Amino acid sequence: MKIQDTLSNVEQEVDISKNVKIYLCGVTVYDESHIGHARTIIVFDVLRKYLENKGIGIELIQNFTDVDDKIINRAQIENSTAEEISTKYIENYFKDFDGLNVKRATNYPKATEHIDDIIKFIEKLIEKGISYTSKNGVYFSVSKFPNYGKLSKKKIDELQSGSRIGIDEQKKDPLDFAVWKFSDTEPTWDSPWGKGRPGWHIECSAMSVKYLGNNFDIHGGGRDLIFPHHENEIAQSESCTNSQFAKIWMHVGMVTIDGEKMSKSTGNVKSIKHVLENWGPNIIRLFCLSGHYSKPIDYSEELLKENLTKWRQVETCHYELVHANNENSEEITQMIKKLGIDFDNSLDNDFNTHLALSAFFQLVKETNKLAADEKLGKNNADGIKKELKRMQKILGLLIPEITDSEKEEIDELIKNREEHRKEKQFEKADKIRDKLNEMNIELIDHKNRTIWMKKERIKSQ
RNA sequence: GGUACUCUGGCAGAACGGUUAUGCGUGAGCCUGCAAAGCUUAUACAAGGGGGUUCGACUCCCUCGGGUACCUCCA
Repeated sequence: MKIQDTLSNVEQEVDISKNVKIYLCGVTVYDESHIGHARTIIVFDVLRKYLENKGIGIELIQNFTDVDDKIINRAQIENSTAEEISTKYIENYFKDFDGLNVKRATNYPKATEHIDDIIKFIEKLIEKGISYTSKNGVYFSVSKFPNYGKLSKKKIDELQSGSRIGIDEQKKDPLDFAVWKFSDTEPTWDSPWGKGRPGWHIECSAMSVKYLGNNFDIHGGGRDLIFPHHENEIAQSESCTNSQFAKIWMHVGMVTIDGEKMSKSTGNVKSIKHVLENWGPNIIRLFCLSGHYSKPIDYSEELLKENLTKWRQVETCHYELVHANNENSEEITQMIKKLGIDFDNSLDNDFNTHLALSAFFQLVKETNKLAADEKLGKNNADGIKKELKRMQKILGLLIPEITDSEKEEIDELIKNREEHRKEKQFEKADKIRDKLNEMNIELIDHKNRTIWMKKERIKSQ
């Protein structure tokens, strides 16, 4: 599998000979997560599920930034504590992402639970003369890291001239960034240099190295983190460990609204909660995977609606397979195999989920076509089902479950309807159909039998 | 201003030098008691503009232009 690496700007082979170690920058927990977070995390969710499907072990570490000025500000506004705020939004996070059918990461380390590791990390940097203490905190000396700017392709001198940062006179260089900030406002921790809290970038360096080692496979996050966050992480980590940090940097494009980046400051945020309520997890996942991960995607009702149409086809396919009982038609194993390979190849080639979805939908369409032609036999169906399920599992698409008692009730109603139809009492028959519709059960009349499917309830429809 | 990415049909979106995918939408027809689902078929002589390189370019190079992101916290 090859992934386009932001640092080297070429596709790099992912080493799958042993466990693949991935560090994903998670969220700062001071507010609700939005659809932009969802995209990044869904992309990595599918990545790990794909590798797992190949039988490859995954270690996925995703942090929670739970100490930050924004959290503290929020706590002040809400007359609460930083801890309460972060706890609340971590709970919120899991609610959202469980709802999106995202598999839990191996571990979700929190900055506040790794203060010791962070302090040790900073100590090493100071020992090496790369960090220094000043009046307001401990800073990382950018000039001591010769390759600074290699990820974001920025030149140090250009950065300096364009620097608009409020300059702390105590800093040796305006580009230097804080690894430890002195402070008396809670939350604070004691450190060898004074009371305070860690800077933003240091936690990811400390925690990724702790959990995944000096040199791990993939480091991911949104494109907007390239600078300064990931640039600084590289500087800190490589200075500290003297070895290459992540092998591959994989960055996910932004979700835009009307072509503009979604962000708190613009106020055009779509919360996951909101979108989930209206569209459900499957459609959101299809939407998030509909373009190449590295490019931006524009959020719009039309696109979600398009994915709803597609989702209905998947549901139809699912139930056609469940109810298949025609004569088995000619060899379709070749087709299944080919599409399975297409699917995998697409993902192997810089994780092209769009092409993988094409293969998936082709299988769906072929199946629906066979079914409509009364050519879908049980053996056929079993073969397709197996492959389709595999793809669905990787993509994280879930067909809602249905209980046995529901099934019985449906079968009974369909039987009644059939009798009415035979006697040409169509009004009565249609009433039953309406009733089933209300239960979100849709009927598909084949030539000599009727099958049913349970449709996911989509509020926006 | 710098850097990166991007510019393909009504919309979405691929192919990374050599049959103009694919999906949605739309039109027509078929199937059906009616629906739904499904099927068939039709839908750009496209590639931001202009130059090259090449037997041949959406794909490589140059140039001009548009867009977005980052350069401050941000997935």
